[in-house]
Amino acid sequence: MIDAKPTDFIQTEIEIAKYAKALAHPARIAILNLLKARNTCICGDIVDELPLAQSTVSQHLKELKSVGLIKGDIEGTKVCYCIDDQKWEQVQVLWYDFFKHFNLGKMKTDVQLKEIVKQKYSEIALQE
Amino acid sequence: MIDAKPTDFIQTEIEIAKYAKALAHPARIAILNLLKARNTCICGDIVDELPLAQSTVSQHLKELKSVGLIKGDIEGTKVCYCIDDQKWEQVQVLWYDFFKHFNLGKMKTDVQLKEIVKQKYSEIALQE
DNA sequence: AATATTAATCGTAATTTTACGATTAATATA
DNA sequence: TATATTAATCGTAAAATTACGATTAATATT
Repeated sequence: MIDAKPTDFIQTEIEIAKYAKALAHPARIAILNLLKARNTCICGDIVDELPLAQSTVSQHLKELKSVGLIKGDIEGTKVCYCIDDQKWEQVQVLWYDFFKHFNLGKMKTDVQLKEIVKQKYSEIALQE
Repeated sequence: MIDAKPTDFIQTEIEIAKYAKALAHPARIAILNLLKARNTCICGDIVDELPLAQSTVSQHLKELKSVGLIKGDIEGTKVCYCIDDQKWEQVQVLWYDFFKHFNLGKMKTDVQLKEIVKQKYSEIALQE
């Protein structure tokens, strides 16, 4: 037998899909954008900004929290939500690696890449 | 009344969520990785590599195609799938913008960025 | 022409997601 | 202490997702 059909997906694929799923609803994208813009929000603030009921927003927050993208600090009767920067960085790296696969050396030729780096370099050199 | 609750999500949020949803299953991530590795695959090749039945793989391919991430060229009784590079580039930009929001100037200091660019620059310079 | 190959589609079942209102639990405030 | 505020949870309904085997349609092959 030559290369049997696999019985499972590989771990990285599962991981990437997990975070994609967490982001697969406009409400959850909106929540993350809101948390970025305001740095921190109580649940009620978010409810005010989304076209959804409080209980529904709470569910979306729960989903984002369950994959670790956001944190919720209890303060009295309120819960203060914010992005978990460390986790976010981690996810970002995961995505970049996934994207990287694709258009490095394809969408950008070496010459194009060199131009980009040169320009960036001189911008930074100027600041010194 | 001060700032009524919105009745809809904004377009960019909907757009980002749409592509996240397309990527929200390990099978679809695996398909994209496979298409990258092999550049092009017929449906049967993909079926051989995934722990899923043919009809299920077909459904996943349909979903990726419906958002435009992949193309399928009919060749006889076979269908030759590949990534739509233009669309992919477009989606990538969308995601970068979304991520950018977060850790530019936070996760990377200017000094760190400079180092990265410098290193990249010297790599390229060496090749000339 | 008869048969084989390939991949889409159909029918269907099980599960998950999304949404809401109502209720609850916890803490503040009067 | 009684009442208000806040957010999670419960119960539930509707819709979407995921999976499969069987069938179909189209093209190749014999």
